[in-house]
Amino acid sequence: MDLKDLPKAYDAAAVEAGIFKQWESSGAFDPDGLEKLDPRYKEADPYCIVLPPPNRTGTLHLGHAKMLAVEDLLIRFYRMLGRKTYWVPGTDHAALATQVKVEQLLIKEGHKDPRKELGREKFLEKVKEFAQQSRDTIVSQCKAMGSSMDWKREKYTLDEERNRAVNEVFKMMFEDGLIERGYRVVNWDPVFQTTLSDDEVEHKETQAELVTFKYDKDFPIEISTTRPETKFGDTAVAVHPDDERYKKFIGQTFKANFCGKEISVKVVADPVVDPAFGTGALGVTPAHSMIDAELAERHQLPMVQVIGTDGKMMAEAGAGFSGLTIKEARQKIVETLEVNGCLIKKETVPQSLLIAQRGESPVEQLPLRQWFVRVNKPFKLRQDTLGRWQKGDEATLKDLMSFAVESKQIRILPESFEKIYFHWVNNLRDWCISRQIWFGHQIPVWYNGEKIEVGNESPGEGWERDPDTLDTWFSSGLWTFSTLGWPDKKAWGNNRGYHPTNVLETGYDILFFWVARMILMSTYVLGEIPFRDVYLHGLVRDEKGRKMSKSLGNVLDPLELIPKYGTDAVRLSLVMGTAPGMDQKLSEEKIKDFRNFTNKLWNISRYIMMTTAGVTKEQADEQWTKGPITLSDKWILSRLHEVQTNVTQLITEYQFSQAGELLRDFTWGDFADWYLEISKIEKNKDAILWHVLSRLLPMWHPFMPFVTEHIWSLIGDPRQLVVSPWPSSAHIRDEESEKEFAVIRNLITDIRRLRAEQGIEPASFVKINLIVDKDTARLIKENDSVVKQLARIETIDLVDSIPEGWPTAVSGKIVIGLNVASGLDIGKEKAKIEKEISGLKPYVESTTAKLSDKEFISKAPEKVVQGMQEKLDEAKMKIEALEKRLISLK
RNA sequence: GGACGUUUAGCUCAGUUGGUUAGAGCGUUCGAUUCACAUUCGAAAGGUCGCAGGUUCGAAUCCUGCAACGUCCACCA
Repeated sequence: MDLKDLPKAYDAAAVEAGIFKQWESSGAFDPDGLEKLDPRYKEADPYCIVLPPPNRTGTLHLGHAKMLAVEDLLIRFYRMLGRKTYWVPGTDHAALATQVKVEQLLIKEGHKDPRKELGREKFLEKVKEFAQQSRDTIVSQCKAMGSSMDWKREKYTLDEERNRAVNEVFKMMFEDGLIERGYRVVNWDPVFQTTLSDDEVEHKETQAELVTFKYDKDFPIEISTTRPETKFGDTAVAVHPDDERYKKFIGQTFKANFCGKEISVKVVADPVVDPAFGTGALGVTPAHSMIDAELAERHQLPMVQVIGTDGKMMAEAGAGFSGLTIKEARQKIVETLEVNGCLIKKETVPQSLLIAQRGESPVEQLPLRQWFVRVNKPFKLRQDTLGRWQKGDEATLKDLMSFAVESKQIRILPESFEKIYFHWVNNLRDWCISRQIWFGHQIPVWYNGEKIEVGNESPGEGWERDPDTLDTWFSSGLWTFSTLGWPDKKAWGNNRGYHPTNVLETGYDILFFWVARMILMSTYVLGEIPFRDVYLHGLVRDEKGRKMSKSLGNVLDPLELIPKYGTDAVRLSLVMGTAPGMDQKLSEEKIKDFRNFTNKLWNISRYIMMTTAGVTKEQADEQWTKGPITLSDKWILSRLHEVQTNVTQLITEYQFSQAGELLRDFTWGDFADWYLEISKIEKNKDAILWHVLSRLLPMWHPFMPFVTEHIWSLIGDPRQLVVSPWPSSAHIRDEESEKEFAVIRNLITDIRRLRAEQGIEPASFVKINLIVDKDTARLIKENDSVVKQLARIETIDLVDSIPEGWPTAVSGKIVIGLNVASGLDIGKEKAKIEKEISGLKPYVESTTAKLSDKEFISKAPEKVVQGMQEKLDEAKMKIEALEKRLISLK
């Protein structure tokens, strides 16, 4: 292509698809394919990230886009650094969420009760069909984002191999007594007809009617409740042990007739009861409240269920109420109490109602026979674990989860989330893993009368499989190692080096659901952590800070933004201007700004290609060895060195936004606005222009892969940028040149400002007088043409004091400078000038280089010196300690 | 009720262990324009870093208290 034909603006839409195809077919995304592209990957250390598998419930949103942008940045960075990178792609069947979604769709299509009408098999087919479509969309979206993962290695939480892992782990846990069947109070969703784990229910603020009453006229204690309909199931009244009002009743059992039903109520004392709330006495309903169930366990109270799974009153509620809905029963009870004279008062109180996470329907708590993972039960470890326990030692799952993070084997970033994690782990209750839905891993348990067998295959005639499926997080918990082949010995053996994975990058909103469960599963099954770092990114919100949701209509769709602004711009807008773990507001405006930047980079490159046409990169590198000539050369190379060092460090520390800002400031501020402009004045800069550009492009690649790869191909490097080495610095920092260049740069800026202030014609060249010291004078002379061209100056007179008769000698346009570093008395000189030249304000030179630390100390009072000395000593000790640790690690 | 987070320019946000004159982008104002890029260039204005105390030679940064907003957890019988 003729370089003159390069389009003026970068056209992302025209090149992205082709570039992606080329990457993919070259094998750059395949950890084994890398070796063919470059032998340096043969003996390379692995670097592995498993993709948090997107739910097959629809399409990807900007939160996913952010996840992909950050993970791809890491993967591309480490790939260029020479690590054998493996980004494991896959999707999640998201059991309940997907089934609910499909059910809603089917209802829209006219089905009244899709599950009943279609039956298990046909219904599941519908779900699978939907999940497949969703998967296809997700894959194409990931590709559009430029994500460098190898879809030939795609995994699915519900495929054959993952099913093997699930069954294997279930069996292990069953044998270790960690998975048990139990009749316990669980969260029940009457609409979706399934149990829910504690993490799948939410609280919603509502108003409720608090009713104060007595069970019957003769009952000695008044109680309050917002759930009168559950009171048929009361088996106790709990009071605080020190409550004088009720002390005399403690231990007694009363018979009562509650709205026609005989109940037996024991008065128990328990410190959880708040004597100040209501009447200070609490009606205990063990079957319909987890708190009451725990209370009942302590006091060995019987459990009476009165609400069924259909959300209606059961026979236990008595003849007049059986079959009524909760609402109907509640009203009727209050009426009955009133008629019987047992109602004391009614008041409205705020209440948080338990609702399902994926719906608006209230969740009931009722006792059911379900499968649970016991998190507090000690078991014998199957292998040495986390370097703390040996095979055969006893521990609980909770112990493992705590220790993995406590011991810093897993680092959670930002650190503040560690506290939240510990709090969650400490308060964790047994995990109900069985769901009464069809879409998911069916529980590998077979029943034959009282006999139970665990396995995927039927043990024989007369055995029936548990119809329930597993909580989706059970299979996602295995994700880090089930995707690497476990439990298949050969596949797992081949991938062993990738586990523990290096980083788990995800939104903080699934810290508990997923991250914690992966830690549980990995430490239990393998005795090792699933990942070293957990990097939590914030949520993407709209420009007003609201969550993006379809009902609000504020959803920005990545697939609409990409054709409009280019993938690189979308990615930058998700990575820049954000801090780890902090929510981010995103507007289209911001994406547009980054589109402008991709275009800037394009035009910088285009300019270099056009003006230095004919120079190959090799020639440039050869020329380069002759070394820099001018101050601006020394300066840009020193700056490049700084940027290279800092960007590399910042990315390894997950400070992507800062790394990007540094790069942008250098690219736009230093390189384009100054060095490129100077190159038009001082010639013979081709070599250095190429040199800087050929290092800028690789550094930008992880942030904006498409435009950089495109330019890279145009500048004639036969190797793809995606597998090119991360640039290492060939220079050292040259502080002296940086300081000197700053003097020139500030001088030019100051002159520009003064010109504007004095209303000087922008195009005109002027004569100026400068009062400067010797060093500055030398610098100005050495960079004469640069200063003159960029500041539009015809002649500069350098003087060390104000000449006699001046400025009348020079008519018209005058600029005056005072240099602090010259040692002149600023105040005196300023006054002098103001007196002599009326109407012109002298400016105080700002070109004086900032004091170095040494100079600062020498000028500072003694105490400051002391303080800084102490700090220096501290730093030295830290360095020593680090060195010691390094040696011991070696 | 418990915990955590946020509060910095008109807006969106950076600010790593306390350190020289607190930064960026957008927006605003003024100016430029065939010469890589109007998706551009130059310049300016704009901040008592939420409030009140404290520690320190020195605080946006550390400590205490308060306020507003937000998030999570628990619970309201």
